[in-house]
This record gives sequence, structure tokens and C-alpha cells, in this order.
Amino acid sequence: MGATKTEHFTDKQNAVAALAKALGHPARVAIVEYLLSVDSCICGDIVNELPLAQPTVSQHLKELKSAGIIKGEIEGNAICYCVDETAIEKLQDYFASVAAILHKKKSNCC
Amino acid sequence: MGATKTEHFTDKQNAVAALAKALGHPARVAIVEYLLSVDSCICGDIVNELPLAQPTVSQHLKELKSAGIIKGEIEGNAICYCVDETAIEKLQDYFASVAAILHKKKSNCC
DNA sequence: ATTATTTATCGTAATATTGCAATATAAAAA
DNA sequence: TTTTTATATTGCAATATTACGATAAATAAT
Repeated sequence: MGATKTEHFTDKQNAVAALAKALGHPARVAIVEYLLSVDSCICGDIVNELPLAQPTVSQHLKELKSAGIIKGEIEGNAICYCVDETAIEKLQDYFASVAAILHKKKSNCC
Repeated sequence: MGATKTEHFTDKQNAVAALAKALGHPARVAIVEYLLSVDSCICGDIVNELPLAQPTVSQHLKELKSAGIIKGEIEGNAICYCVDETAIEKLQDYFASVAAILHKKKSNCC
């Protein structure tokens, strides 16, 4: 086969996986970090920052956007992309809760 | 093409992406959550918990292990898998720092 | 109106991932 | 020793991802 069996997992599991997957590529991590580093959102120069061709960057941006990690607004003939706080908070909360459960566990046998 | 250009990104970006990628599949999220939910680490029944065949589960476990998200120890003819706190903390810290930067930013134009 | 700039999309090749049946391996139980 | 039990590995088909050249679309500048 080759297709993920999404329907067998809970909505929350799928949601976490989708967010994680979007950040599962160094280029997309780099894009997020670049967006954080610029104060103004003249974000077209992401292409110049990354060692990838423009269509590739555009594709990565599309994935980040469809996963909800970034949001974009048209501004003239350019586009302003920003990191979406909500998605980051979801991830932060999720891993915080996982860490909390781990800390509570006495018997970490390994 | 088709191969990720890892060498063009920083070690940290690659590290975050590798951890995120490992959790970028609902089955692997489900495995982590199952490991958190059991107190004893008789973890062989992960296969019974998941709607996937044994070789598929074994492969997902391998990926989680090689990414450092879980660790395993042989116990007789079974294996005890546990979530590795270090990896979760790395993710938690990373997203916390991203969230902190976002909060500090005044001009979130989008 | 024409040209430049910016971003997206299409098409396609290379590679990776997902999933499983079949089989191997290795320790436990009989 | 033989058989079970638990896990890993192999091989393969289906699908997804990554990357980019070529091209489209849409606004800005001339």
C-alpha cells in the first residue's frame, strides 16, 4: 500500500501528527525560524534565505499553510507569511502534557 | 531528486525536523500515547492496540527508536519500550521558545 | 501597453514512506 | 529437543514526498 490509515486513529492523534509532519522537514523548520527572525513581514525573500528553488519553497509554504503552522496575506503582488501562534501553542501544550505524564510515572523501566 | 537536502540546514534544524518527523504519523503518536498509558512496560501488546499488522508496528517502533523518541530493552523474549524523556523535553523546549518569540513580537501582520 | 516582479501551478524524475505477507531469529515453555 | 511466543527483517506493491524547470497568473513599475 503506502497510504497512511488515518481513519483508524483519533482526531487528536491525527491532528498532532499533521502538525508534527509539517515540521518534519528542515526546510520548513528553517522557514518558521526565518519568519520568527524578521520583524517586518516582507516575506518574499524566504527564497533567498533557503538553498532551494522558488517552486520548492512555494510548495513548502503551501504545506505549512495547509497544516495551519503559518498564515499568509496578499499584500500588493507580494505575500506576507506569518507563524500562527495557535498551532505552536497546540504543539507546546501537547508536549508539555506528555512531559508531565512522564514525570509522574515512577516505573520507567528502560 | 526527491531526497531531502539535509546538508544545507543547521544541525538544530535537522534535529528538530527529525524528531517532528518521527511523530508525523498518527500510528507513532498512538504508540507514544499507549506507552504513556501503561504503567508496566510489557509493551508487546502494542500490536493488539493498533489497527496495523505486526511488521508495520515493528517498523514504526524502529523509526521512533532511531529518532530517539523511545528506547527499548530486551526482557526475555519480549521487549520493553519506553518513551524517552529527553526527546520530549527537547520538543517541549523548542516550541516553548518559539511561542516566547511569538509573544514578544509586536508586529504580527497577518 | 509593455515589461518586470512576485508567487503559484504543472509536469515529471528521483527518492522515501507505508503497509503487509512471508520468513527469519531468538528466547521461553513444553 | 520441539514447539510456542515475541519481535525483527526481507521483499514488494501502492502511494507520498521532495525538488526543480517551465510556465502561468496577477500586480507593480515603466
